[in-house]
Amino acid sequence: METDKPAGKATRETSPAILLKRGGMRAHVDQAVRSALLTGRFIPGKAVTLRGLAQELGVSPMPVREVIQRLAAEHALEVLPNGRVQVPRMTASRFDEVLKARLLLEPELAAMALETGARLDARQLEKIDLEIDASLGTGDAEAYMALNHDFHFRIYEASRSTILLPLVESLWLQFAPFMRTVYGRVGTAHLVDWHKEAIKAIRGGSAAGLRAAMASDIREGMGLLGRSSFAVVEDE
Amino acid sequence: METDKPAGKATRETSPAILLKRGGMRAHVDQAVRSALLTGRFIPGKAVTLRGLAQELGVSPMPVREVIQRLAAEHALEVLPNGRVQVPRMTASRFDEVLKARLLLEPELAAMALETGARLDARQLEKIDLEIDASLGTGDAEAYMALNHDFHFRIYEASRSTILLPLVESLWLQFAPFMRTVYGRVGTAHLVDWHKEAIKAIRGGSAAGLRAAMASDIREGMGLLGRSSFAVVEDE
DNA sequence: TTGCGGAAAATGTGATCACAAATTAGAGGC
DNA sequence: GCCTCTAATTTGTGATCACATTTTCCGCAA
Repeated sequence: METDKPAGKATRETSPAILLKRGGMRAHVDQAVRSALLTGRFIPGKAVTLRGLAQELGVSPMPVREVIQRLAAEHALEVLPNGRVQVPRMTASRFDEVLKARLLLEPELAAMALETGARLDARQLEKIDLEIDASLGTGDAEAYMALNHDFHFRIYEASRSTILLPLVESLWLQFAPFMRTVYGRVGTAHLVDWHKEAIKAIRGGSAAGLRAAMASDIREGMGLLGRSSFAVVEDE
Repeated sequence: METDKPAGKATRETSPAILLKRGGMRAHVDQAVRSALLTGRFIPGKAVTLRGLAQELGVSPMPVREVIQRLAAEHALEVLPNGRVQVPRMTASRFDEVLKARLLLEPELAAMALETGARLDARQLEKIDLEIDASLGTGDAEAYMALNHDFHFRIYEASRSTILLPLVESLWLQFAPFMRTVYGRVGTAHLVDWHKEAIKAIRGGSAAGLRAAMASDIREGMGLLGRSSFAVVEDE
């Protein structure tokens, strides 16, 4: 016998605990699902049900519906013809295209950050990179996913971009769940730590160097982890 | 006294006319709003209200809510901190970034279409291009917007892309409303018709030529039309 | 004429409901 | 045991409701 919280009769119960600002529930759900996707807590093929997610997050199905539409528009979730929603599975052609798109956009975004952004804190990036090494040591996949995302987007967000950045965010939402499934299946030790090369380029103010480092990081990271097998079912 | 159609009491009225397949209403609304944005029927700064759109399209606010979230995720619509929704206004930096992103993605997408797509009908593209010339002659801006979109995406869709194509679609949704507002303010006659160059490259199977033609078309089209003025208010 | 209040209307948000379609479970027959 | 048909459950969809917030509108005073 838990709290038995039916969460509202028909009349609004006027802030059961807190809901603070406008669209608060939606923002909460959005952040929760995005985080889950980016850290690999949602596996490709996983069915996402409206009421399931709603109950899990303690909200009504309404904000969940809007968030699902939002993420489906970014192709982070897939709406099947039956209306069922699931995390998209990876395919070889999709993977190749994601790699191509990342190589086109992310080095450019990093270069923009270096040119326009004065708030690129190399010391902080170094700290994050150390934590990444630690997470690789302990084998904490979820922490690695989160930290790697953090490292890249600390740089990208410094670009103050409003067009390219959202495109790249969409890409990460699409490949992150798959990357998580192949983590551990292959060696995670890179030949060269391109993150450290990137930091060096940032310190030196070399846009070309940063471009190259990011491109190599993307190519090598996806080259090593990807391509192992795409028929990763992992149902439920 | 009109028809007095409250659109349902509390019980479902079981298909007042047609709703056919699953998510039919949502698909209808989505297509309607997308089309309106791409052809410039929605002006930057225009307020988009939930109940307004719903009544305009003859549906309940529900599918409209989902579509708005969907388009907001693609940055085709903008949700203000008050919750109000409007078509985003263009700014100089946004414009520059859109141009950069288009130049990065669209020539690549066109090249992919040429390499992988066997269904690139040059004759059909030529027909569309003729209609474009006609629309420029009569000054039908809405027709021009629709036809130009059609020309580009006939090519892009032949790539069978599932990653790059949605990114480009998002870009078009973002700049199309603005482009419409500056139509007619400047001369629409290009120095060179890059569409015809593109068709020639397609016929010759020249990926490099197609890349160059698309890049020139983008650069020149946005160079001419854009940059005129960004403080285009056009309220209501 | 120009501000300034305050009432009235409009708007987004979260919740619940009703229903159809689809999935799942189960019973019965081969 | 395996397949099949049916019943029960689950799920997405469209609609409506209640409410807080915001905006709009109108009258009144300076």
